Amino acid sequence: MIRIAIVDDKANNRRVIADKLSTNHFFSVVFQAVDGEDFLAQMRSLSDDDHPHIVLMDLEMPNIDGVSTIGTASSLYPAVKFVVLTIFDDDDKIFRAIRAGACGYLLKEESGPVIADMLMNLWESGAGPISPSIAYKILQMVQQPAAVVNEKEKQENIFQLSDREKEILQLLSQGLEYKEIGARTFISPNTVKKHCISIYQKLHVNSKALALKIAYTKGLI
Amino acid sequence: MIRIAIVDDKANNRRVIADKLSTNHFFSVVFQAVDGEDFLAQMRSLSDDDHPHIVLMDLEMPNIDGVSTIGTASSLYPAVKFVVLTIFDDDDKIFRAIRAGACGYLLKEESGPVIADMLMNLWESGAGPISPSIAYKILQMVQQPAAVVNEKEKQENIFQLSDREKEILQLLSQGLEYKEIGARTFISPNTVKKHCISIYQKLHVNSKALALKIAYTKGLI
DNA sequence: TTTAAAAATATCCAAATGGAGTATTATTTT
DNA sequence: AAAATAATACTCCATTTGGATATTTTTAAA
Repeated sequence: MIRIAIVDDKANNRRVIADKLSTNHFFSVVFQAVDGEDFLAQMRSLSDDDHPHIVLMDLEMPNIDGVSTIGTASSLYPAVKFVVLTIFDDDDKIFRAIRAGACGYLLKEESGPVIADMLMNLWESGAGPISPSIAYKILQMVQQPAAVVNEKEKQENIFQLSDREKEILQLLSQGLEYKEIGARTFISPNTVKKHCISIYQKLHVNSKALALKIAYTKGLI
Repeated sequence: MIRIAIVDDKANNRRVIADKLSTNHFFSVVFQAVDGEDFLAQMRSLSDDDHPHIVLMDLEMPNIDGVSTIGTASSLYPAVKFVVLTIFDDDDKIFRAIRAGACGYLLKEESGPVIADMLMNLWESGAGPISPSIAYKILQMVQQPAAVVNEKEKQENIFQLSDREKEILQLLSQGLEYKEIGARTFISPNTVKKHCISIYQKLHVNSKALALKIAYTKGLI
């Protein structure tokens, strides 16, 4: 039985997706979430054994958007497969979602059987499900280094960290304490601490260890 | 009528491909070539009007291989679409072919109708045909390769950490606190702390952040 | 130019961390 | 059998951290 979680702010969308999957009795929708914050909270409350195998995630959501959620969750829960399921197919969203850790990118226009089939394939062979038109766009990203390089710079901002916050995160990773970072950046330790807490909020974590985990696994430092 | 050219050194392969396309009467195989050199020669001998719209190209060929041929031909004949049609799906070949100018990458195992359908789609909408498993590999190329780098050093226990210490370090990287680690490993938080300090001593550091830095960069976790 | 956002500063508090000991019990190794 | 190593557990203590506010100053945008 393949455990699925659905994350979408529209109740109707969630129902439609669940219905599409219900035709195949190998799928079990273990939980649904209305946004990234809700999703991360539910994941935290579940033990590893109860985590979904595959998460279908919309991108446009309140509180925490899909890209940011995937960025955090794919670091925190590396065993879970994150598949974008959205109506958007613009290059920037695709690129950011993939860099954030999505293993697949499906368009909602795909038929139920096609989606079910692709998810089965993801489960069986590990091949990420990708809508054909998305696959071509990804190919173009690889083909046009210039365009990719431009996107690459944006990638650093999956989490929308400010320059100062990136600097602090970098110094944090060096094992420096607040006061040491303050001395190096010529700001008060109190300010350093404030920056750290802002960073944690943007990464959706609550400790230095988890922030560093995400920083390392997402290449932020 | 969509003009197709087939480039493959095996006569039997060429015939099989031509047969697969023959079911659809919109396709017309205008010429075949046994290798890159042959293909380029035939292209030179033809006027633009007689050039194929789509070229199906094998990669492993004598004289001039497929990647190199695509590189040259896609520059000389920018209007022509080059689609790799091969049995190989290793990352390097895919990457090189795309960078050379291939707009699609199909595996020979695809069925005739699927190939025909994808080529029709290329003709109609310009979307490059990509086999699903290839699409996933391309996606991975775009994704962060962070984890892949330090694989070999992973086995070596250069810091002489005990099994328990490695376990604790692993849990530390998950952002768990002493008491949480203690709960999971069924030992006292005090003992966890003792292990942590031992780990720090073996890694020659004095903080969680630095221990994690070493753990991540040396592939300990 | 007014507004809004980011950056910098600070204080209070509870909890977590790291350091340095001490000590008991298994398990290996010699 | 003796010695070394690993794992376990505890205490005391100073420091650090995360969280919640709050104020001021730059900086950037509407």
